[in-house]
Amino acid sequence: MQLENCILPVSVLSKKCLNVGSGYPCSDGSDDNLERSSPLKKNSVGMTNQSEADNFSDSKDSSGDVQRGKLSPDLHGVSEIRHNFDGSSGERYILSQSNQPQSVAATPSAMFPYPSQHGPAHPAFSIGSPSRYMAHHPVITNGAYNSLLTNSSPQGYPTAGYPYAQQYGHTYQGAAFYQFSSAQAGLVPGKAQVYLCNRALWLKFHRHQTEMIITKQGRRMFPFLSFNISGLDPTAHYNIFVDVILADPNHWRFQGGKWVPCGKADTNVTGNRVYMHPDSPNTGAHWMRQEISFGKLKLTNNKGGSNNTGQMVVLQSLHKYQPRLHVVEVNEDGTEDSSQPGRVQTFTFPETQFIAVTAYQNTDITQLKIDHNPFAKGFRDNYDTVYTGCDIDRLTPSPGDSPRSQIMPGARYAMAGSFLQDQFVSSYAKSRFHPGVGTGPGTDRSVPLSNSLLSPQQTEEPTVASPQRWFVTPANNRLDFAASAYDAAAAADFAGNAATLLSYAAAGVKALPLPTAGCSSRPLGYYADPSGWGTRTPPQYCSKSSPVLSCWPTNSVGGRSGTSNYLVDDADTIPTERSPIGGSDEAKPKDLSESSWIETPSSIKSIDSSDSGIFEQAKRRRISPSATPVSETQLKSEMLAPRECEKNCAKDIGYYSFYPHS
DNA sequence: GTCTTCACAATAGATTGGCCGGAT
DNA sequence: ATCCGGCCAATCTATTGTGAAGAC
Repeated sequence: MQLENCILPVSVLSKKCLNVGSGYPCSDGSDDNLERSSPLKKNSVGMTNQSEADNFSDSKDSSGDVQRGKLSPDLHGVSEIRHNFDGSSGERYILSQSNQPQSVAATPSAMFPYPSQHGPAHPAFSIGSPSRYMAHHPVITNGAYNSLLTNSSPQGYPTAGYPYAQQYGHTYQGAAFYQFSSAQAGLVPGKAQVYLCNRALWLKFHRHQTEMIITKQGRRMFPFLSFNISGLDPTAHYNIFVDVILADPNHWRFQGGKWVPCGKADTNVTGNRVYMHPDSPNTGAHWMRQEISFGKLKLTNNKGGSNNTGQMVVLQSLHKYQPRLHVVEVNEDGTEDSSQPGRVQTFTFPETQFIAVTAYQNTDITQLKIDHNPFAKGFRDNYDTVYTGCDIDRLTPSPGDSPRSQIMPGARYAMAGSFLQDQFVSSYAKSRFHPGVGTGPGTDRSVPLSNSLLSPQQTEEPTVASPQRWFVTPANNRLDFAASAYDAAAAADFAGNAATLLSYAAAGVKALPLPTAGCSSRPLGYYADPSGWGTRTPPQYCSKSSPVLSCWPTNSVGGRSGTSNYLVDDADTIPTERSPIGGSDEAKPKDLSESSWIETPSSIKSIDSSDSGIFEQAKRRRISPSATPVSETQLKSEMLAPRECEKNCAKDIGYYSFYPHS
């Protein structure tokens, strides 16, 4: 394969990026001291990564896609459009005229496929031995970051878009993806797809700017990283590990209820930054068979700590980090096959970014942790009575939940969580244990989302968004949602007009602005759009021991017509079950541009969101019940409805099913 | 004033050992 | 009689956020 030997210095790639970037920010890779200091960056020079070569080839010359053609002949002659909003490869829209009629709405998005980043942005090199990461803290390159920063919001967050590591960390790649090239292959054999299983939960934290406690003895991440992967060679062996890199070159501080950059990050930090999954190495079949969780990964600030270094990732407080997942094909014994370089695939999920802290700064984050982390159940003393407006998205697990689970069923608050993402497990469980419930179009979906807290956009947006976001994997004719969390309007528009979509991206509509201003600044349907849960790729391997992954129907058109097996949240299933695929054409897509925007009622603004001094007083304080808006009563009454109770009982049961004990 | 460290109580999971019933 | 597996309760270990104290 000629492309495998394509050696591309970073500078060259960067230039390519600028050429094809269609105006998107792109690191030139030359003026970033942090980047230069990164051994990873250095390593990237001269890499021989097939994936990277592929990617480069894609962006460089669509006619040179020889390899792609071999791997995915279906792509040729097909008008395929793929767009990547943030350059992360995390949000893809693939449209193919060769597809059968896409009954996408029938495919509830439970998870979110992120294609790998086959660009030189990830550590090139052989990561057969992840210890190679342990020297420095590489920082995501800031090429695009700089430009974004100039557009920063008052909160210090870039306002134009999805200002995350992906952009300034994977610049050339990002640029390549921003263009619409027929050579942009879809999901091809050998290219893994990774789904962030608990993406909804991550998003809930992310919208408040996730914070992770670091301690000397090490603190587990919550939410922890959990993935499903597909597209691996079932017989090949892989190492799978996570590393954590600086997401930006800033030191951050929490000031005035907001995270603001404050000085430069300290990049001269040593310590382990890599966490190898304990199952590594293992076969592709193994990895695809079950969820890949990193629940025991601990974060520490103890650089000199010698205990459990394998379990600990050393970070610095008040720095922003980006976890990444690496999939490395290795020999059976776990050693890297040096004869076949370029077997590294890296996946970055922007919503998993976090700021390391030694004590929580944002009370919203604290509350989310308490509400969702079973280990913090002891602090849920008054969750029955305290339910403020902004906490409407709190999903307090029922007593039966488990620390193994991050995705709380939100059993008692089904209504409250109906427009949230993290009930997907619940719905899944419900459908599993109540086969007759929620398995068909409109089934068990009569519960009106009439809560006054739900704006029309909130209640309907998923309905229209989901059907628009899908893509088909040409290689296997698989139907997947792009599951993008990005604006549904962009997705809809994109379905018919790629150029328009590009303009959306350029205009920043893709954005996921960090809402440090709290609920009031919750920007778009991004968060409230449960359809952001991309339909997970059907596992190729069924496991009796893993009920979650047990034999999904893979019929791309009708195979998934039943929603009973999907890990979706309530809101997500609503449109799904109304979808045409199930024989119902009830779902009438609305104006997406309208539906994708959410106007958060002022009554549910975060206490941290205001500019008043309340925030400081509220810091480290539980939200006062007195702040509970009128809607609370209504909410409670709906939550206590027998029907909901009944359903939620099943949710709790299924909750365990979803997270089989290790 | 900001940030870090520590002890604390609450909670849950894992482990251990005893008991019981069924199969061989 | 022995072995095995399931069930249960007690104990141990690990985890959580809190809040005070100390360091800078």
